[in-house]
Amino acid sequence: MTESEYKELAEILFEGEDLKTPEEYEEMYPYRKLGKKAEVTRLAPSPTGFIHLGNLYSALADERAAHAHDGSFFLRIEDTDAKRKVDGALELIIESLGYFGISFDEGAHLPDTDSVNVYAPYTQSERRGIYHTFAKKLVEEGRAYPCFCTEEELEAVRNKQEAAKVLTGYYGEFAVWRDKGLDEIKAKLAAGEPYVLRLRSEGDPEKEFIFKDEIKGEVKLPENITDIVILKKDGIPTYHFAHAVDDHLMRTTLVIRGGEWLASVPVHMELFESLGFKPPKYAHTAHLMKIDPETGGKRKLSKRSDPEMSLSFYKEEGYHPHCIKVYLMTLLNSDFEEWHRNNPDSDLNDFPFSVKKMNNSGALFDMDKLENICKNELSLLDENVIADFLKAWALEYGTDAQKAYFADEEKMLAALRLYMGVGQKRRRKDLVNARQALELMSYLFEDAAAQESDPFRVDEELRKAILQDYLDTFSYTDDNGEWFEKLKEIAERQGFATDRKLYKENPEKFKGETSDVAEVVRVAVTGRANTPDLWGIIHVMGEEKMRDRIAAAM
RNA sequence: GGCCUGUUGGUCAAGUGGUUAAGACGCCGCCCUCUCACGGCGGAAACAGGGGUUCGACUCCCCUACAGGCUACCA
Repeated sequence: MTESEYKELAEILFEGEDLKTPEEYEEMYPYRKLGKKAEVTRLAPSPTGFIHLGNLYSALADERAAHAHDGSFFLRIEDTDAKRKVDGALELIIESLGYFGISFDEGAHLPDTDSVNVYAPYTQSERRGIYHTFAKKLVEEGRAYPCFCTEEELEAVRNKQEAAKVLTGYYGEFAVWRDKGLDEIKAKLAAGEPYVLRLRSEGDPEKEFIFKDEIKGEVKLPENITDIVILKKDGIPTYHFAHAVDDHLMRTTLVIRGGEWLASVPVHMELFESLGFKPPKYAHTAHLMKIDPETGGKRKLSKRSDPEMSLSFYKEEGYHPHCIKVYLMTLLNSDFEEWHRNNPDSDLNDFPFSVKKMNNSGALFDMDKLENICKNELSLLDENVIADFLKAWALEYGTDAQKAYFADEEKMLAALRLYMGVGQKRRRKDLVNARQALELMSYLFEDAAAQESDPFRVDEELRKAILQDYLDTFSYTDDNGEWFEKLKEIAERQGFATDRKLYKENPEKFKGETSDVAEVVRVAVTGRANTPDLWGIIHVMGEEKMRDRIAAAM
């Protein structure tokens, strides 16, 4: 085809569409005025109605990369695949990420008319005209052409290629519509046959190029040679084409995306080149992995079988979003942990985040580590912050007893102080999440009967004797020291050693030591062998409840 | 099958030709101690395997194994 024929074809293909010119769009969407180190990043999810930990991980990387140097972070909805679209997905994305403190500077969460949304629209299905403008340009320049192959025909070619053990795809001699004449195309068009628009690749199968990934470093890749589809038969762009057009026009500087896209970098490079765009920097991240409990192997975290993959899991279990963020940051940049330890009072966002420091192989999601982080972070948070958090959780997800108890601010704070060790030299680190925290304290608001009890390690007779002695001598007004002295007296009366060294020297002379007596009382009062300071617990639950529970244990 | 990517203790990970191969979680032991938690001290535990290159390889090259990805008119 000649140059004028390309132009004619472009006119026919996009006849009747009121399209702007590429230049007009370039003018409409000027570059942001940003500092030298500032990056523009984006989160570009498909509205599938499901958002998971991997999305959060990725979103946090994007958000940090943008805000580390006053860049911009926007939300674009990639809804070019109608089959995946689910109602309410956008709201879910915004709400879920918002819960973890991720918010966008621009994007699909705001109306197009909002003054910050200068690159609107941010939803791909509303950008059809833009894609067509640039597709038309490619046709005019001979860099794109219509292909009338049916899916069956393509399937047959693929089978043939597989049988012949050659590279599959629409390229070279297999690209049958690549060099058809204008007349033949016109005939098909006149017959109303559906077609896709394909890129006319100029790649050389022999050539490789060095691509510099921000995370992986230099990667050697072959040039793209396949005539990929850029516009599907319904006129909607494929991911590849939309990516090139959108990230250029939205002036994205850094594309952070999953490693599964690395293999399509050659396609993207050719697309940017053919459109005359400067490609953005790319950072391909590894996926979050987990140990498969069945095989023991490392595998990708899957939304189907791993509840901890779902963001709602963390909300329902009552993990504080701050803890999740700290954990994700330690996965993102391994020196974050040390920084955080050395700068406990600094805002998390002051950490010098960099995509270059991201790990290039898949991190294993480690529940143990997460829990450890939760315990540490919660021990650092202000008690009122935690109290508000626990209360909100209890009121939404708690049992009736929990709701009733935590509705009382005084009681809740008292319980919390106990478990956090507020006011002591060091804070305790018992609390992991709200569900576990309330379970830990359950004896404060449940009846003895409603709770499973740890076993007593002394026989029934001795147990009753100890508890009776305890009840007889107990005085609510005793302070912690007096209370413990009485416990030692009971120990002595009941044949226990009150001196640990003495006991260790002659264990056979005693029934045990003071701690064993304390354990009997502890299990009777709380149902647990391990709790924080018993005296403190008694003074939170009150004498009446204490006596009730002991009576139940006798 | 082809093409990419990755592989340091159980886990997360520093490390970029010369290190006693950090640190964190977990685990074990001891101390503290009314139990637990906290805290302190100590311990076991690693460069996937094989060839090169080099005076010298965890670091560079090749092969193998394993894991993951891509190979759609899905993203």
